[in-house]
Amino acid sequence: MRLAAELFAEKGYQATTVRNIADEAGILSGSLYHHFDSKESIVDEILSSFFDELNADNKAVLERGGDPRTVLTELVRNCFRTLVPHRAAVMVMQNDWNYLRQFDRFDYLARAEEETERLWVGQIKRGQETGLFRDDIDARLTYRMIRDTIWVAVRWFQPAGPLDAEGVADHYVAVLFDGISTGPR
Amino acid sequence: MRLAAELFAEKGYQATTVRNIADEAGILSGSLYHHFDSKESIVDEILSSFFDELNADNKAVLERGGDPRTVLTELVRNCFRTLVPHRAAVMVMQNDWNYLRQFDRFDYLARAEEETERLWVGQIKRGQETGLFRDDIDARLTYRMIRDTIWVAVRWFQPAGPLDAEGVADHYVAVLFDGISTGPR
Amino acid sequence: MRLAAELFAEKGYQATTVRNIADEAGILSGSLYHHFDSKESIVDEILSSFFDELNADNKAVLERGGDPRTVLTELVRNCFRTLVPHRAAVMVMQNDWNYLRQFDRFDYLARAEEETERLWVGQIKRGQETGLFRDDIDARLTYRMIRDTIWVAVRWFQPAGPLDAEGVADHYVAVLFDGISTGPR
Amino acid sequence: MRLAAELFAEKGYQATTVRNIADEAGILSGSLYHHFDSKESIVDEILSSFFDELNADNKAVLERGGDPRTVLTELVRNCFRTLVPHRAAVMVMQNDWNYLRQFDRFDYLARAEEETERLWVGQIKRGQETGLFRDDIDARLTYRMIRDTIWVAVRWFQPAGPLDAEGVADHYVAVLFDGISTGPR
DNA sequence: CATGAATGAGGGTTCATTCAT
DNA sequence: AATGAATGAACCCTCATTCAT
Repeated sequence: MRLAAELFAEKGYQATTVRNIADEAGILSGSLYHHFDSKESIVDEILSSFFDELNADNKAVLERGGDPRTVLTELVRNCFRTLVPHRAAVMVMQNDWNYLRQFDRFDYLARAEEETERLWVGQIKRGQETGLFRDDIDARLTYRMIRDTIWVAVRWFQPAGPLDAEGVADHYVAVLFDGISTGPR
Repeated sequence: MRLAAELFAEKGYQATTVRNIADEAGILSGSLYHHFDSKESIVDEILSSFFDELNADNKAVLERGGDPRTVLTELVRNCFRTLVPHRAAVMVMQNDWNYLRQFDRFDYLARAEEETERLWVGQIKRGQETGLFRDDIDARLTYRMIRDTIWVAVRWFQPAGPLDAEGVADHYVAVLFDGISTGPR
Repeated sequence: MRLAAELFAEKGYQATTVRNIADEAGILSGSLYHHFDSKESIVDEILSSFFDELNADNKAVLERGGDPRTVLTELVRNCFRTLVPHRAAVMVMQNDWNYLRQFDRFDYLARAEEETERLWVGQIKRGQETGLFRDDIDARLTYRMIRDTIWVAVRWFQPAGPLDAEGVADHYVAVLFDGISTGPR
Repeated sequence: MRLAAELFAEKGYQATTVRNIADEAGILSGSLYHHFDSKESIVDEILSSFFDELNADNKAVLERGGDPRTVLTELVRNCFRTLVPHRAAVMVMQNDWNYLRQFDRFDYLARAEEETERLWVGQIKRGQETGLFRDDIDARLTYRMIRDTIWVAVRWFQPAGPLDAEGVADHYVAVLFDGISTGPR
C-alpha cells in the first residue's frame, strides 16, 4: 500500500500500472491480487484511511470547542499536519479525483467532503455572527478557497524545507485572518 | 481543439481517448491525424495558447505600473478573467499537469511558470519593501498560496453562478489583503 | 466469423482465445476489435444468425400446413438441413450453452427456444387429438427427446458420410414414427 | 469430489475454478492439492467412477441374457437409473467432453465408449438378424441416436418431477420400439 | 479530407499450481 | 491437513498511431 501510494502520487493513478506496483514490491503483478481485489481497491484503501484520520481529527477539534478563530486555526493545522503522513493520498485527491469520482465506489468520499464543508462553513458563519469575521465575505466561497489552498500545497510543500507543517499552517493562518496588508483595514 | 479541450477538462487527459475526440468531432479517429501530430500535440496547443494569453496579459499589467497592491489586484483579476475562456486548459493544468510534466515537450511550461513566479514574487517583495505588505510573511510561500487558490477554483467556479469572475476576484483580493478578521490587526 | 465459429466448434467457446481467432484470420488479436465489440458478440452473432434462419424455416413449414405427421417430418428435415451450414453454431449450443446462458445478453436464445417448444409440442398434441399419434406418450417429454437427439447428432454427423442430412432425417423420422420393432404394435 | 462434481455440472469444468471448489469445501485453494494432483485429476475421478459403474451394470445385463428387446430395455433402464446418482458426471460428459477429450489422459474414456458402442450395436444387429427389429435401419446410427437421447436428457431430467428414472426409461423404450404413430406400420 | 483496417504494445485481471511454514 | 503468499503464463481488451485507398 505504501509503495502503491507513492507511485500513485508520483505518476498519477492511471499512469501507474499494476505491474509498476508489483515491481516496486518485488513480486509479480498477479501476486498483488492475493492482497487486493483490484487496482481500485488499493487506491480506495489509501484514500479512505486518509479521510478517516482527517475526519476523526476534525471532530476532536470541534469537541475541544473554542471561539471560531481558534477552531479554524486548529482545523488548518490539522490539515497541514495530515499532509505529511498522507502526502500520497492528498496528491491522489488533487490529481486523480476528477477521474476516480466517476466510479460509484468512491461516492462515499464526495459525501465525506460535503460533511466536512458543513463543519467548516458552520464555523465561519458562527464567526461572522459573533462579529469575529467580516460579514461581507461569502462563507462557502471562503471555505473552498481555504480548502483548496491548503490541499493543493501538497504539490510543493516539503516538510524538510525551511518551514515545517506547523510553520506553513501558521503562515497560512496569519494571512487568512489578517491579510497581507499593513495599516488599518 | 475546442472539443478536445472540453473532453480533457471533463474526463482528464489520459481518460480521454483519441476516439472520444474524433467521435465528438464526427469523424474517425484516424482522421484526426490530418490535423494533429499526436494526442500530446493537441493538449500542447491547448495549454500553450492559454499560457501565451496569460503571459501577455500579465506583462500588460506590469507595463501599466502602479503600486504593488494595484498590480497584484490586476494580476488576480487577470487570472479569474482567464478562467472563463480557458476553463478547459486550467482544468487540464490542475488535473493532468503531474502526468504531462514527465514529457520533455512540456518543459517550456515549467519554465513559463518560473518566470511568472518571479514576476509575482517581485511585486510582493516590492510591497514589503515599501511597507505596504507585512514583512513577516514569506513572499514565495505567499505567491504559491495565491496562485494555487486562484487556479484550483476552476474546479467549482461557475461563471453563471452568484459571483462572476470579477466578483470572485474581488472577493479573493479582499480576503488576501485584509484577511477575514475584523478588528485591529 | 466463419473462422471463429469453426474454432468455437472445435475447441469450445471458453477454450478458444481471441488470439486463436486472430491467428486464424492472419491478423493481430487487437485488430479483431475493429470488427467485433467482444468475444461474446462474436458468438452472439453466430448463434443469432443460426436461430434466425431456423425460426424462419420452421415458420414456413407451419404455414405450408398439412397433417401433424407431415409437419413434424418437415420440421425434422429442417433441423438436419440446418445442421450442415450451421454446424458450428449447433456445436456451440450443445457444448457451451450451459456457460453462455449465464449472461443476460443470451436470454433471447432461451426465449426463442421456448417459442420453438410451443410450436413442436402443439403439433404433437394435435396429432394425439386427431388419433394420429399414441396418446400414452407425454408431448413435452417427447419433444425434448426429439430435439435433443437431433441436435446432439452434430457431434458425429458427417455430411460426407454414408448418409447425408436428408438420409439421416428420414432414418430418424422412420424410427420416431414407427419404432424399431417389427410386427404389430 | 461431490462438491467439485456439482460445481462442474452447474458451471462447467472450465468455468469452475479450483478456488470455487475450495471455497465450497471451506478450505483454501492450495489445500486442495493435498487431496488431488490437479484439477484434471478431480474430473478424471468423477468420470471414471461413473464409467466404471455403468460398464459393470451393462455387463451384468449382458450376462443375464435374454432376447435383444429385453436386453436393450434393460440397458436403457440402466442408463436412466445411473442418471440420478451420476448426474454431475453425465452433465460434464455432455458439456465438457469436447474440451476434455483433447487431453491424452482421457483417451481411455473414448475407448470405453467404443466398447459400449460395440455392445449396443451387437444387440441391435442381433435383433435385426432374428427378425425382431426392422432391417431397414442402420444399427450404428440407431445406437447413436439412442445414446444421445438418453444422456442428453440429463439437461432437463428431474427425478423429483412427474416421471422418475424408471418412468422416463419406459416412456423412452415405448417410443423407441413402437414409434409414436398409431395404426399399422 | 476522410476512411477503415490494421498494428503493437501494453493494460488489469484470472487462475492452476507450488511451497515454505 | 491446512495456510497464505507467490508464481507465471495467459486472458480479454484498449488505444495511440499508421497507412493504403
